[in-house]
Amino acid sequence: MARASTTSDVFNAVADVHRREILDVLITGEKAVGAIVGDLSMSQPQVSKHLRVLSEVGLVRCRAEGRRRLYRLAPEHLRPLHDWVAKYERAMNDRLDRMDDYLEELQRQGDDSDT
Amino acid sequence: MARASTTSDVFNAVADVHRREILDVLITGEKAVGAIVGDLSMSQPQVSKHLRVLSEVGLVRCRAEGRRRLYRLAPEHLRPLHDWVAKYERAMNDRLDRMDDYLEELQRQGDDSDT
DNA sequence: TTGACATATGTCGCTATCGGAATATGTTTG
DNA sequence: CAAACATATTCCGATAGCGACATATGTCAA
Repeated sequence: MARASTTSDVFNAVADVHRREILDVLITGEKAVGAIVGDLSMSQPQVSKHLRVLSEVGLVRCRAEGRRRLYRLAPEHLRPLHDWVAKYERAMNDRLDRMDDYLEELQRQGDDSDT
Repeated sequence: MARASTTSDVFNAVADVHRREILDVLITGEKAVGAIVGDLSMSQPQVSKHLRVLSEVGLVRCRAEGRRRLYRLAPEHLRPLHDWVAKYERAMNDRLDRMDDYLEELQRQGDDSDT
């Protein structure tokens, strides 16, 4: 077993470009499978399989309407990903702060030499 | 070629649990490979390989000190991931807002029947 | 019921990735 | 220079993910 199964881990589910594209399409609202297939250039079975994966990790929800199946986002389940990234926000900001300090320092030195 | 190469895509680099663990360890600051190996229970070659991947996508940077190599976070490169998730924040909040509206509606109805 | 439509599932071959073990590279110390 | 140490790289076998194609399931319409 190499990676955690793609069907059990949001990180892996989102690692695939095509699945991200599908989510990006769904961000505008509920869509049928055929519509997604039309928007992206992927085969129908491919889309269905990716939707299955996304569904199993809870990132999308499905609703049957006649012979079509309408999928919609369930972005709450991005929270693990969101929280994980957020941990690094502090680290990122610290870097930026230090950069600001550095730039201010340069600025101050410039002013000094001007005087 | 299935997924985008793990060496060129931050999403894939972060999809692996062990690589996330390494990043989590580095969040406390610069560390040598041996220290990481000690903290986590992974083999030294395994850690080195994961560090290589993380390095190639820019998530860590390396500095040589004597015979040791000190790795540190370069969390700026998490930005693509951060930005992508942020797009869905709106969708998440909308859901919450709608939930709020719904609850307020219930509340209002309750008030009405009270009056 | 039959046929068209919409979607899901199964199979197959390919490739990338992973972990483990062995080994190579580079560095310090004696 | 040799030996110990720290890390990187290579080779291997196993596995699981992906896309393409074919087919099954389910639903509507005539």
